[in-house]
Parts: sequence; C-alpha cells; structure tokens
Amino acid sequence: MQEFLACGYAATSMDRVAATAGVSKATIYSHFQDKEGLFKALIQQLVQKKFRSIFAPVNDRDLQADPTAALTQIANNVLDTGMGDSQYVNFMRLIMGESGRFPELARTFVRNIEATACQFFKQYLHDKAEELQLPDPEATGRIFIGALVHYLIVQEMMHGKDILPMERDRLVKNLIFHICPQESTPAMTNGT
Amino acid sequence: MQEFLACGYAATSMDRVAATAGVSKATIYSHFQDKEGLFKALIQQLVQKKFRSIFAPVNDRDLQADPTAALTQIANNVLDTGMGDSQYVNFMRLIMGESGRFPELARTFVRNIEATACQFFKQYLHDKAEELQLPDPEATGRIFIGALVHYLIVQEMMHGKDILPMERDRLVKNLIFHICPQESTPAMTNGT
DNA sequence: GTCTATATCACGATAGAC
DNA sequence: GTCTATCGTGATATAGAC
Repeated sequence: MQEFLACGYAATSMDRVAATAGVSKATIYSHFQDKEGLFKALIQQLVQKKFRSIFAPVNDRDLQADPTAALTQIANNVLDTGMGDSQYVNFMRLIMGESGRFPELARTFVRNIEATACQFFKQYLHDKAEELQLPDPEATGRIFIGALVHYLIVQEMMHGKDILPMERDRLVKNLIFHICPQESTPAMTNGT
Repeated sequence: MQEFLACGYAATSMDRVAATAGVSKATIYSHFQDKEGLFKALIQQLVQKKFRSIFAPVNDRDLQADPTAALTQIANNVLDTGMGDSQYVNFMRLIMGESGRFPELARTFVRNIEATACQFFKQYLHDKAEELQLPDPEATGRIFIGALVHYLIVQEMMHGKDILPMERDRLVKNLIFHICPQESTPAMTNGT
C-alpha cells in the first residue's frame, strides 16, 4: 500500500512492492491474481481502516452540547483527519486519480466514507432542524461536508496554502455561522 | 492530451501519444525534452483553456440581478462546467491524481482556476456584504465554491450519483438559502 | 508457502537517413 | 522537421526448485 500511495497505481512496480514488503514477487502472485487484484484488495482494506479512524472520534457525546459547539467539534474532527495526515492526502489522490479506471473502488469510497458522513449529518441536523430552522437537513449536510473537504483538497492536496491562505478556524466559524446564524457570529473581516 | 486524460500520466505511452497525434515519436521528442516536459506543457495549456471556458460565460451582467438570482446563475455556470463534461472530469482526475508528483501543476491549477473563482466571489460578496449581512465575504465564497465542487466530485468523478442521489437544484437552492436566508426559501424536505 | 531465475514484452528515448 | 529502426531498461507474470 505504501508504494501505491506514494507512486500511484501505474507507476508502482511489483518489484518495489515485493522489496518493500520483504517478500518475493512470486509470493505476492501466489496470494493475488495480478497487480490489479492486489491493488483492489489493498484499497478496500484501507477504505475500511480510514472509515473507522474517521468515525471513531465523532461518536462521543460532544453531540449533547449546543449545536454551535457540536458542529465546531465535528468540523474539527473532519479536518483533523486530513490536514496533517499526508497518508490520507495521498489516499485521496490515489482514489480520485484512479476513479476513472477503477470506478468500483471510487464507489466503495463513496459508500463507506462520504455516505456515512452524509448520513450522520442528515440525522444530526434533522434532529436539530426545528431549532436551527433548517428546511432540508440532508442538503445542508452536504454543503457542510463539501466546504470542509474542498478546503482540505485545495490547501493540502493541491498545495494551495500559500496561494489561497485561509485560517482553518476562520472557515469553520463562517461555516457554522451560515448554518446556525441565530447562535453564532464570526469575527468581521469586512466592515463596510 | 487526449491520451493523458484517458490513461493518466504514468499509464500513457509515448507510442500511443505519437499514434494518436499522427506523428512519429521522434517528432515529439524534437519538440519536447521528454515525457514530463510534454505533460507539463499540455497541462499548462489546458489550464488556460479551461480557465477561459469557465469564466467567459460568468462575466455577463447577470450580476445586476438580485443576489439570489445572480448567485443561482453563477452556481449553475460552475456546475455546467463540470457536470456533463467528461473531459473536465478527467482533467480533475489527472491534476488531482498527479498533484503529488507534479506539485507545480497543481499550483498552476489553483492559481488560475480556484483563486480566480475565489477572487470573483470575494469581490461580488464584498459588494453585497451589507445587504446580505455577510461578516466575511471571502470565507463565504470559499464555502460556496467548496459545496459546488465537492458535489461535482462526489456525483460525477467518484460515480456517486446512485449512492448519494441529490438533485442539482436542491443543492443550489439550499446553498443560496444559507448564504442569503433573508431572500430565499427552498422547498421543505423535513416538516418536523 | 516461499524462493531464484527467467520468459516475454512494452516502455522512454535516440541515431541517422531523407 | 519528420521519418524508420533500434537500443537498453525495467515492467508483469511464471516455471520449477526447496
């Protein structure tokens, strides 16, 4: 996996995979049909692993707090997953870059990661829909996730930190503000 | 370019590039130093081309309309760019998948596409900040773009249409609602 | 089950004729 | 400027011994 994450699918050689794993190529080919079979198995395994590491810390009872605090906590959990973790960034590069040739792996990713996150937000926001005056919690959830993931993609994956600088807290505060305007007010950047 | 878009960088062979272009390999190598040089030149060219095709239709005076209508028009322009266009989807796959090994190309993309879009929203929302009660137009712009781009990524690039179905207008309406709650009210999906 | 050694082939890049 | 022909390398995958 380490090799695939670092080099992408096509540029990864089975020679290096074997060397890194400390076995011979023949051993690998006795366990997997071919390079494609190995890749699919490894990605599926990694999706499961990332799935657990993302949604383990969220299932706290941070959710009992008021929505502003809870959503801030959740947003920070999502960003913590990817912002510092170069392995996760490479994982996204790989699965997005190969989503054309391995559509089933992309769907596995969507089913496990994206759909779970959307389902979670949908449920949470549905429960708070009255309080927050949300007409469509599911759509709001996708906006929430989209803003966070896109921030991660531009800043980390696409090396945009210096070109489009934006403090993490600033994005989160404004995002919360647009979801719960009644309860939060971010710092002003613009007076007029 | 056609070959790189279809196969990715590493899986594209110079033999097929030459065949598709209708010239010999030697001809290509007389114009470009190596495969990497060809790739960089082609991507830079394509970034410019996409840059123009995205921002040409926006510069209308749709902007004179009320913010709800203007933002809806802009959102639809952004989505039109990518939703049906498989070439643009492959372009994103390529540039994201190779952003680890070609960071400068990723930065070129951010500088030309993302930064221009952010600058545009920042300016537009800044002008309407009072009317829309936006404390931080730049952050709001990034949330807006992020929600749209992430929708495009999940539905099209990651083949998520059937797993996470969501009508395009539904996302846009709710996005506008969260940016200008005073002026718009999307359809209710949730009564309680 | 795992190894060494190898078959087979396609790749990027170039030499030299026209 | 563009071509054909080719070089050397490194790729995937396997045969057969231990």
